[in-house]
Amino acid sequence: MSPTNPPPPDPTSVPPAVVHRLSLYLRELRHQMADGNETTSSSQLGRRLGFTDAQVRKDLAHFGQFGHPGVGYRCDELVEAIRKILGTDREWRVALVGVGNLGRALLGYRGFHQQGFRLVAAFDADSSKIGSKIEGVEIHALESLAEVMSTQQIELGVVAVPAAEAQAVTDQLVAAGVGGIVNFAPVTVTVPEGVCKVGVDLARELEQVTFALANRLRET
Amino acid sequence: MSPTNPPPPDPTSVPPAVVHRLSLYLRELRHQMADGNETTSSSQLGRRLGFTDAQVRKDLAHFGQFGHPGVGYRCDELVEAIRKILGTDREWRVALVGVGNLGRALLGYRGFHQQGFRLVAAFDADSSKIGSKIEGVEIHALESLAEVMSTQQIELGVVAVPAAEAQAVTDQLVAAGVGGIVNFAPVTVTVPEGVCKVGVDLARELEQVTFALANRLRET
DNA sequence: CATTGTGAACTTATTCACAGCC
DNA sequence: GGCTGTGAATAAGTTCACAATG
Repeated sequence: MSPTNPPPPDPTSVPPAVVHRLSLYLRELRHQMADGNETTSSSQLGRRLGFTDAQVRKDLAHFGQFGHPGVGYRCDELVEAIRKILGTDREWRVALVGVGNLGRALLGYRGFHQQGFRLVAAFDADSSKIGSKIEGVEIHALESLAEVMSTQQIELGVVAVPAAEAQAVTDQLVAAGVGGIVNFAPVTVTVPEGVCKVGVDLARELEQVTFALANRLRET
Repeated sequence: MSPTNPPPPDPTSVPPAVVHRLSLYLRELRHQMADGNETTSSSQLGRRLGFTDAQVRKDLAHFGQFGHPGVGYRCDELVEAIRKILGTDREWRVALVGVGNLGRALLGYRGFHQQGFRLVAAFDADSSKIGSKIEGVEIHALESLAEVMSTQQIELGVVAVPAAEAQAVTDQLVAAGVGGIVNFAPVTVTVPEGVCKVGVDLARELEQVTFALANRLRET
């Protein structure tokens, strides 16, 4: 309620789905701010994103009290609160492994930078690429991964190599002390306890759509 | 049980999470086949993917009976069954809108083709790109979207344009009769009932990781 | 008086546990 | 003996509904 919000009532054991929605709220709040709105409400957010108002409020309730009864939420306040919750109230230094088609696209993706993610190093097995720069980011040899990760103080890794190499690359990143990994290879990699992992498989996303179509459903 | 499985006991109202896991099972089954396995089991699949064996069986039970008690699942049989369920037992003709960094990466992504998705046309607003081919796919003007979609019999659309244009492009795709859309723009677009939509936001995926890290959790 | 925050009711999803089968 | 399929039990997540509030 006050400018600096009360501490989270429940630090851990937040359902993953809540975290997903949280970053959706964040994105939507920014759009609403860009549209000139100073405040919003749980029902407005919910309507826009396809949730109920109660769900929006319950999700936020996991982390504290951010609203003003009778008024709603101040967009800038809630943006800051969610950024803090998601850990994006600071910069994160990120390494990319695999400078193929997808890797190059990720190097050029401005959305990362806007959310505070800094791609500060890239790695590839192809020696012809090593030493060159793409989008201002230097491509290093895979062999120097541990060293560069350490000197560059990199905390997150993005894996964009073929499926066959994904586990080995993941192991290297973990050994180099990375805290979390986003894996774009179409394979399930395993990481030790304590390392966070998210997988993105582009073909799988399309399959969600074809399932709905093949079974004549509507989805959101 | 028989080579041609019994019809699904429950056609509709399958939880979205089940469909997500289904395509994970499919991917894992293919890896196991590539490793030379003829059969697998719910516990093996579950262990590999981080689910319980009961969950694997329950998920499949939504659609019929595919296993052999005492034996497990024949990989090739189950792959075919899941492909049929997901609707990927045939080719799907797909259009890409937005040939920027990400769009070009998607055009070059071989995983789509492997799963039966054919990117047969691309569209962009930049007139300097129009008429050229990337990865063998011709780039058309946005204005000819409806016409090309129709003559090329395209059923799915992939949106890879900036956030500001995503809704307009989505509306055009819907108007052109597309059945489903995968949206890579960092904005929530709305589609009418009956059109299926999936959103992928690369920065959001990283936020799932930073949340876990900022709160010192381990995730899978 | 519109809107939040929240306990209680409800709904959905997951796990357990075991009968039946190979 | 090992494994599936499934009803029953448990857990998790969502919605309801309303007192509290600026």
